[in-house]
Amino acid sequence: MNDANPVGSPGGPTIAEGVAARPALLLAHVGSALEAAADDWLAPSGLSGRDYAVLAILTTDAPDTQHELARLLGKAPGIAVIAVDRLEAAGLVERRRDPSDRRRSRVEATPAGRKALRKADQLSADGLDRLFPGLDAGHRDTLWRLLADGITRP
Amino acid sequence: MNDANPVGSPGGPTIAEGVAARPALLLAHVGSALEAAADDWLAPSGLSGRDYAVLAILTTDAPDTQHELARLLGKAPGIAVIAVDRLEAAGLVERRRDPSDRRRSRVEATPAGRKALRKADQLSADGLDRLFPGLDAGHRDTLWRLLADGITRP
DNA sequence: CGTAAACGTTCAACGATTGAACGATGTCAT
DNA sequence: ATGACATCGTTCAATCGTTGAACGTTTACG
Repeated sequence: MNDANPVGSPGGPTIAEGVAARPALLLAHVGSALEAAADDWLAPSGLSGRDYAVLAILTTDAPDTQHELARLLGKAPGIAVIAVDRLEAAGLVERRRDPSDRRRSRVEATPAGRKALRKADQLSADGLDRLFPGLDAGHRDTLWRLLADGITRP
Repeated sequence: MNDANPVGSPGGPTIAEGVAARPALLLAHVGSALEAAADDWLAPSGLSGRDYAVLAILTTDAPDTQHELARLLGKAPGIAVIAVDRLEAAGLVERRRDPSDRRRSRVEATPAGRKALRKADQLSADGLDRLFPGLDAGHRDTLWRLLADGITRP
């Protein structure tokens, strides 16, 4: 199936040289390889990659509306509905209508949701360590810092 | 709820703190943001992001079969068929059946294909500079190098 | 008041991707 | 030789995620 497996590559190089040598293609390749592996990594937490992103945004950015949640997610508002439905059914999240503006429903993580998020943080960190076997911890931290600093506008 | 993101595009995409602080989510977010922007960047070259990746792999890795091309692409073999069909119709690529094994058809970039690839390299580099305004050229190079070294197996 | 906007939600339509087929070709043990 | 099996390119139906346009409700405002 997929060759993004951390151990013993049987065939040949799992990444094309022509891709690795081109930053844009490399970044896109790594990004989608990660998305493909994410659900496997997070399986022990019971969360999907989407669930993980939503819980992370809810607890850290505390968006006022689902539209805002969707915008931070980079997706259409309908996506937020589906995602929150799932998380709510799993008891990881609560919808609370805003009394001062009853159009809005604020979404908040439950204690179970925050616990699942912490587990997912650990699982994704482990997965990332496996995905980047060519770097030690220090270099990996540098990589994340450069990435974060790079996209946030100066 | 705070706007940690000054004006770059009013109403434009903002990155969530909860995403930026988590390497796995950050990497996935940047990767898909890049894929979303890629077609716009490459428009002047007439190439899609998929076209770009295929041409890059063909000229650099020279895969023997379309199955190998698909594997390097990280996709199913049927994807390679569609991609090569498009590029062949545009005159950027040629299918040549292997005389020693007539099941295989080797795919090679034409001069026009190589020219389009060079243009796409320039366009994507420009786009990347715009996507990472928070880093100078030296730090960006470090970022690409860490990324490439990290995924390639030790 | 009456119009317009914002919110959550639903839904049909679309594009991308996959796995299973198929015919053609090649390989290998018998 | 012959038969069984693998590999190649290709097609196709089915699936999945995503979107844009609607809708009812609620709020803002002239």
